[in-house]
Amino acid sequence: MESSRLFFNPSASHGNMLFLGNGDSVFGGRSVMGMEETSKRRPFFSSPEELFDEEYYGEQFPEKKRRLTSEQVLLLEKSFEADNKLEPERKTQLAKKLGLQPRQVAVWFQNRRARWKNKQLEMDYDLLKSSYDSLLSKYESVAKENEKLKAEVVSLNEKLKAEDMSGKPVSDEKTAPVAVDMVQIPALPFNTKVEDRLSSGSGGSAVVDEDSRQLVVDSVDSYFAADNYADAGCHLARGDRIQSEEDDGSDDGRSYFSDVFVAEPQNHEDGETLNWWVWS
DNA sequence: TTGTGTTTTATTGCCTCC
DNA sequence: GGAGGCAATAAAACACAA
Repeated sequence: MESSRLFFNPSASHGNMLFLGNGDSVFGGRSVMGMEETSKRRPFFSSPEELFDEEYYGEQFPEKKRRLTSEQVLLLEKSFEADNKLEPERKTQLAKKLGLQPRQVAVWFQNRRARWKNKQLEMDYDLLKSSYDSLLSKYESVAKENEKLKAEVVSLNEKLKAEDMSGKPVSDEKTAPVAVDMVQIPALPFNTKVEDRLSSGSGGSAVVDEDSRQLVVDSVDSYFAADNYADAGCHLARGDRIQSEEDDGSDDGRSYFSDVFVAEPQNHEDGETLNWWVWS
C-alpha cells in the first residue's frame, strides 16, 4: 500500500480532516502530536461523548488506527453471534452504543466474517481429512481381507481339481470352480495425497459410509457437530444438507463444501451395489 | 531491546442486487 | 447508479523469543 494513502478518519464528519499513512497528518493545515503521545493519554474512542466532542478532537485525535477496547469487542462479538449480518439500523445503534463510527462497525463485521470464514475452511478441511483417513484405513483392511479370500478361493479350486483328477467325489453336488475376480473390490485412487484430493475442489470425488449415507466422522471435535454450529450462531444438524454458497449467491457462512452430503449409490457394471458412495 | 510472526483495523477495487 | 458484500492487501498494534 502506498505510504500516502488515507486512513479512515473517525472524526472526519466533525473536523473535515485527513490523516496519512506515513504519519503526516493534515488537520486544518497543522501537524498533530505523535501516536505514542496520544495513546498514553486515552484509549481509542472511550465514549460516545468523547467521540462527538469537537473540542476534544480539535486538541487531540487519533493519528493512526487504534485497537478497540475489550468492552467494545465484547459487545461486537455478542452482536455478531446473534447475527453475522449487519442491517443499517443495528449498525447505527451499535455505533452509538460503542462510541464508534457506523463505518467502523461495518468494517469490524466485515473483518469478523472473513476471520470466521477462514476458521470454517480450516475446520472443514480437518473434517474431510479425518474422514478420508478413516476411509483409507477401512479400504486397506477390506483390500487385505479381499486378498485373503482370493488366496482361499485359489487353494480351494486347486483342491477341487486334484480331487476331480483322482476320481474321488468331493460331495454329492457337482461344484464348479469359482472365478477369483468375483470377489474383486473396486480400485480407488488412494495413492494420491489427501491434501491434493481435498484441494481439488469439485474435480474429485470422495467416499462416505454406506450405513450412514454421510461422511464418516470419527472426530468428536467435528465442526459439523450441532454444538459447534450452535456456538457459531448457526443451526445445522448433523446430516443436514449444507447450503451451497452458489445456491443463493450469498455467503451465509454455513460451509464451503457444497453438496458434500448428497450421497449417491455407485453401481458396478454388473448391477451390484458396492459398499462405497460417491458424492456429486 | 530488537527482530519477527501474528492479529487487528482499515482501504481499495470489483461484483451483485435492487 | 448507489449500497453493501467480499477478497486482497497495507500497515499499525501486539506477542514473544532470543
